[in-house]
Amino acid sequence: MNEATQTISDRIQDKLDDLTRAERQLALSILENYPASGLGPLTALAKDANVSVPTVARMVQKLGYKGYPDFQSELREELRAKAKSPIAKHDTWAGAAPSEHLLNRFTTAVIDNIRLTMGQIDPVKFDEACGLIADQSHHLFIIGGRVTHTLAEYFYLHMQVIRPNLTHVQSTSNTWPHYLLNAKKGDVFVIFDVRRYENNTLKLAEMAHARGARIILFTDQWRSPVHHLAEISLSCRIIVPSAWDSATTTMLLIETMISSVQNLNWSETKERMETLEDMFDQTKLFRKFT
Amino acid sequence: MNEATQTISDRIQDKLDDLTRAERQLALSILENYPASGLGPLTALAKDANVSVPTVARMVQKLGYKGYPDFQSELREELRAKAKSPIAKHDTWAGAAPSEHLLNRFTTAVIDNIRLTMGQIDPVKFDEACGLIADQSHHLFIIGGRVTHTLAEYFYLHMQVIRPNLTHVQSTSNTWPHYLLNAKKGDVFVIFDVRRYENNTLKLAEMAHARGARIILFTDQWRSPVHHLAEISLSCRIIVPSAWDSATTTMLLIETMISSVQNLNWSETKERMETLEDMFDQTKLFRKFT
DNA sequence: CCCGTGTTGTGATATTTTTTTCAAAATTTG
DNA sequence: CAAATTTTGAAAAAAATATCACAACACGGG
Repeated sequence: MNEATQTISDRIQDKLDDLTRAERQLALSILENYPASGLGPLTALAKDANVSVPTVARMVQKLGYKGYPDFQSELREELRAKAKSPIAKHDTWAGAAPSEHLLNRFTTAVIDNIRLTMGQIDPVKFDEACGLIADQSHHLFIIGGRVTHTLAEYFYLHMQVIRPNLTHVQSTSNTWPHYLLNAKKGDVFVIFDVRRYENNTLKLAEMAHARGARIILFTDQWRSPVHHLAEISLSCRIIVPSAWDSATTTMLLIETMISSVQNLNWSETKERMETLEDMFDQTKLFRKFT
Repeated sequence: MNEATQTISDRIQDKLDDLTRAERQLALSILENYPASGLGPLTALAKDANVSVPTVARMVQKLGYKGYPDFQSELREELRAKAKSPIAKHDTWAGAAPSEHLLNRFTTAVIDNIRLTMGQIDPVKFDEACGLIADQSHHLFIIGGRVTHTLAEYFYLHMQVIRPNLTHVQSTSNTWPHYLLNAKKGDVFVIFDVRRYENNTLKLAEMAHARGARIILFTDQWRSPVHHLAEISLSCRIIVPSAWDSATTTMLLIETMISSVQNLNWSETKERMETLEDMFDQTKLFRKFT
């Protein structure tokens, strides 16, 4: 059994369970920008991880090193070895896997999707969309499709905390008329529609549009037909090495939007979030995060 | 022109002519295995290069650093920057927006999350997990939490197409006993649990574990307590400039897993997908993608 | 609710590391 | 070739860094 094959990073992760809270916090901080932070002075590392100086000393001993200097010297040794090996310039995301591994191929594709999607987003339109969604004087409807309803729900889940006056329109088209009956001119519809585009969704969009609603559309690079009716269209690239399309980029955009809308409504959101936390505490559904 | 583009290595080479014999000897020794040797103690470096201790101190000052510690700190900074792959160094993803725009800040954070998450994924464990999930001889249970149930559902949605014999366990704990009654030894549970960790989920995991089920866990960098029971844990970094955590990285991992499992079961999946397409065509729920 | 166990941080102490001083060695120059 | 100049290294002084001992604290079990 050769221990040289195991990097210090691996070693830290293996021992993660044997570490205490503060030590784990430190360990994660080291991994955060590995190996640079571990090569600095102990004091700096401690401050960086928000733990006390002796915690660092104790952890490295738990990891099996004689002391912090010993730990550092091993780190340097590892760096030396890595610099010498010819595969040093290997530029993969999952470093432990070869570049042909699906983990790397998929990640590369997604990063590409993100780059291209962001490259063609109009920030003004984006901010405009956030403004519309943040505006509580109009009702907010959120609609997804067969696959995208999960994204719609994720969006809805967060919007619920940020603002009142919103509805998640479920896919079953029977219930639509009820929803639409309540839709007033100026109300905002957030619609998710990626290929293969759904007739249902288009129908609903048409009806909403006819009633004078404003539509914000999340779609793919080929754009759902709904985009003709939409005031703002956000198209995401969704190509990955798979039989299905990727929702990751769309997810990124959704989360950015959630964060942005939350900022616009911050004073109120804060209260709502605190109330929510209290309620969760009371029901003991969650443990406190330590 | 920014001097930050110049590495310390470059800087040493530029100044090589202004250095004295002993200093040059030292400089070349540093470049010999760069940057590891420069990150050790001054004394070791001096001995390594066969020069005296003060020579080192003098040289780094000639190079323009305040002292040896300053020199080291710059070296570490360089290492830090290098650790981020070239593509991750982008700071304006949405080219049309300034770098302080949320679109850019958020995307940068997510890319960082992806990089750090992938950096610590064990591809062997990942493949193992895919294998377990692809194995149709055991029942597959999928469980999410308050927020993560949307991810669980996304996963379930795709797994439905790939394989039979699976269940999406809804959050309401009333129904659990029924599900668990059917769980046999060797059945596979895919559990999503990110902070703030839910007691419900832990309870279910314990019951499942007690019945001899195998658990695959999607969690965050701090790892849900479920991970003690899990055969395979996949932890994603979820930090973004927002009041909430990001699910984007987890989404990426889920999609990669879907793709991988699908490849393992390809011959069968193909049939199932075609059947599904036919059914959708018949119900005219979707328009054909053109 | 208290106790005991285990964890964490503060401050003092010891060690190592860096800087400075100064004289010897090497190099240059007239 | 010798004097001036520069370079170099040994050793001491100064500064920083790491380790240690102990008290405060938090947590889980009785």
